[in-house]
Amino acid sequence: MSDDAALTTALRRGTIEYCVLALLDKRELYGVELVQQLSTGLGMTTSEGTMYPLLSRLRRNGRIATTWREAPAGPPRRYYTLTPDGEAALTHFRTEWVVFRSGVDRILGTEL
Amino acid sequence: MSDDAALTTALRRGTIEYCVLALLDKRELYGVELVQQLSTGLGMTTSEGTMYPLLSRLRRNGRIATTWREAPAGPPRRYYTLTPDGEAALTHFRTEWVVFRSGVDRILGTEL
DNA sequence: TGCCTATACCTTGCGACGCAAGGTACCTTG
DNA sequence: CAAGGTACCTTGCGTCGCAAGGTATAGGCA
Repeated sequence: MSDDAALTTALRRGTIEYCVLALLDKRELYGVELVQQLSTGLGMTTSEGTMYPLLSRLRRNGRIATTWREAPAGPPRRYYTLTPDGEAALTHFRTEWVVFRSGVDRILGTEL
Repeated sequence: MSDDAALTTALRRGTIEYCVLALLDKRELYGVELVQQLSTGLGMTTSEGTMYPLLSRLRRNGRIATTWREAPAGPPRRYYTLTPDGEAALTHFRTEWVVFRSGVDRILGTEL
């Protein structure tokens, strides 16, 4: 694994989860679609080996709900949506993130 | 452990390391001092159980150097300074961080 | 001298989680 | 009905922040 990949992997810890919630806040998505959107959403490239365990955790914690739907072609897809708990968690995280981001910016001198 | 603490713990992953380098870029510091500065530096509260293994890693990777100095009172202190490799790593991380931060901001809708 | 406290450094064991790799099931196409 | 594509899921590993506990040095004070 390249150093760059390892570096951003460490950064992703703790944020991927909420990026998923934020994407689901716009519209329902299924697993593979989430991986794709995060990859092209910039800087959050990830894999199915990360996504599916993550989605299981979020479901177990009651932050997302899921329904199977037929696909136009290929196997059925499991679509995810935010629960009220998920919305609350996302809202809370946004403020935590802003505080954290500001702290890091101040220490690194990357503010503005 | 409270949920808030767990949340920010996850966020710290991958950034504490470079916050330490950034502090050492200003002036040499010893272990306990680093823990204190990060705590009052906001949002990066951590403990010695995190700091000392981290400092060992950084030393092993050649990013920091160390010298023992007598203290005005109490046991001797191990002061740390940045190596050229450490400076390079810090510079590189600053740009990685800005990219990552922007990506998260865009996804969460917390930009500006 | 002997004890107590403060300071500073370090180690051990645990838990969480992102990831690579591998596996299963469904559907379409030739 | 075989082959390939899509989508879901699991296993095992490595990393790292942390709580808790341990060791050593120095100064204060009886």
